[in-house]
Amino acid sequence: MTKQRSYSGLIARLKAGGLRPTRQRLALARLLFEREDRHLTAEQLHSEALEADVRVSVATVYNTLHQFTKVGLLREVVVEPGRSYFDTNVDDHHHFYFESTGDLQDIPSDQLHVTELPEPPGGTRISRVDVVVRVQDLET
Amino acid sequence: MTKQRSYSGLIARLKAGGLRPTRQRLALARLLFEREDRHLTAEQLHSEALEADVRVSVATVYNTLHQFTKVGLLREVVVEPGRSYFDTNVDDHHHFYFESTGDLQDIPSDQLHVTELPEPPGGTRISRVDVVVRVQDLET
DNA sequence: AAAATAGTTTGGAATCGTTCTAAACTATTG
DNA sequence: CAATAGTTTAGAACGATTCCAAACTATTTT
Repeated sequence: MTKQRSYSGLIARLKAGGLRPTRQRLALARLLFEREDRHLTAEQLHSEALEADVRVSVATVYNTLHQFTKVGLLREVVVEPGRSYFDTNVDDHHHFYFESTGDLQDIPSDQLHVTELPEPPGGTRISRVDVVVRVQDLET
Repeated sequence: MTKQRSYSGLIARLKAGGLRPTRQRLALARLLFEREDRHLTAEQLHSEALEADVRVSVATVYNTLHQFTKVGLLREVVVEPGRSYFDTNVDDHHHFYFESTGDLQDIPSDQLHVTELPEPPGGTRISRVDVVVRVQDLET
């Protein structure tokens, strides 16, 4: 299971990204990676940290989320004006976005395909293709 | 062409949406629809309005953009944390997003297809499928 | 293992885009 | 043309995020 390669594994993952394994980063990493994949905002992670008696500042939460994203431990998902979600699943996949609740749900890459991708404009290369399937409640 | 069915056409389009053709709305509508399709932020539209000697408040620009979106004259595109783009092209299509500049470019719907869409989760229906092809500058 | 250093964290202020508010204004209706 | 219902406005307020300079801590050097 994904649970107990944790501590030492996390330290290694941070170091691999050139990030010192500080108390705060480790604690946040555990909250992020020692459970199922999730999509959460900085605000949410900060609350979880506080609840878990991990004392971190908001600034650090933001710093950490961005650093983790930069080294490929997280993926930033933008679907809503105003706030960013960070996805602990960095594999190739897409999302359902629930307009009524603001929640996200993964769509594994084998369940949706983008075909006939056009050539990227001159001088550029594709860095990622994001598909967001927006769903709304079925009005009865 | 798309140019001179303007004035009276715009008034009709506003009325069709239940919006009174006020000085501000008409002026903004002209800036938005009397040229090629474009993607712009509230901030940008506000500047353009001021440059064109159209006196409108930021609040009105926001109100108008949202009202136009609600009645289907515009489409909101979210690709960047922090700000929203409004797209004057409301036909089915997707986007290239230039990470270096923040610009958007349309991908006509016949140039990209999403296949094998999974069923929407129970109790929901798909309201839209957005594909964003993020491109970055080709480092040499 | 103490000192030097380089990277990290912090609270709080600052900023950004956006929304709210209540008063002034304007298009439409009768 | 008055009544009414919808619209605009400046400015305050807001929420998410970033910035700041000082305090702190992990790592490296000696």
